[in-house]
Amino acid sequence: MATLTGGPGAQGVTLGQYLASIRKDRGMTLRQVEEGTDKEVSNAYLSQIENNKIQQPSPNVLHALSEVYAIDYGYIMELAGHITPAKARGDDQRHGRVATFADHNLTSEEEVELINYLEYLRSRKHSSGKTK
Amino acid sequence: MATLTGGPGAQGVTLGQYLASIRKDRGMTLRQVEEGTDKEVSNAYLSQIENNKIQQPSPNVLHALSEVYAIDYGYIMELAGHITPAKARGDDQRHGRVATFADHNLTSEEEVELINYLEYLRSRKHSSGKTK
DNA sequence: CCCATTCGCTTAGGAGAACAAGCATGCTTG
DNA sequence: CAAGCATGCTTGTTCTCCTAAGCGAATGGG
Repeated sequence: MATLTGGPGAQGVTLGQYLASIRKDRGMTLRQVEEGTDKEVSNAYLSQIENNKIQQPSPNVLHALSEVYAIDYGYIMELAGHITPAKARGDDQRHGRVATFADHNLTSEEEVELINYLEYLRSRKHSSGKTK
Repeated sequence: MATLTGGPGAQGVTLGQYLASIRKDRGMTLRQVEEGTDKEVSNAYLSQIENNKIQQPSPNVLHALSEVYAIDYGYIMELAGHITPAKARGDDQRHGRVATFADHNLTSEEEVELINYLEYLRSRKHSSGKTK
């Protein structure tokens, strides 16, 4: 758990490497993951992803995998190159809005995903489409 | 503003119709939108989308458009068929977590997008992968 | 030993997104 | 009218995801 899940600073690890190691860590086979995602990700396709044959799996697929493995969605989005490596920033104009989500009665799971998505949003904003 | 932005209940409007009407409402040309998205969406491609030649523009593209037009991301994701038409539900186990996002100092824009994304998450959960 | 199953993996192919280039029309000016 | 430009749209092509089908190797039972 040290090296791989450590930090986003590790520039060397690929999406395939990461996902493969996670799957082995969870003790799952390709076909078990396929079942776990409710057929959203086929075993064959997962194999391609793990061996870096697929350059950018769709957010859909990554989302399904992140839920099966219970890993950070934003992180693998980053590994997949969908977003640029979120650097911590601090000079935007924010506002102190807090109570909004009181109405939403968040599940803990939803809470986690929202936080991940916020990370995703912010990295998008700050990199401003230089990806192409 | 009545018919189109009215409610998600309107089943007849297509993604193309909606986006086209919004663009005209904003008084923008195809190429202006192309510029506005920082070339993320070409004018030719936008034309195809507006004429329903493209069935499912990627979340990337939809996100870019939602920002240029300042419209609801979750709504056009829904129109595009990426998510199922979020029906209000109420028997999940939630918890009263509220304060989490106090640390995040949300921008109003971020707040809006998070809410949209929450909608997206919940519709995904409740439809449980019958999309395929 | 043979059969069945399961594993990871490869390959071929369909499908559809996305773009670049170009066309057709209409509107302004000279 | 002709030249020029902007706008919306069509066409041809490229690229890549993703699936279906299947292969060789490993394992286990009869």
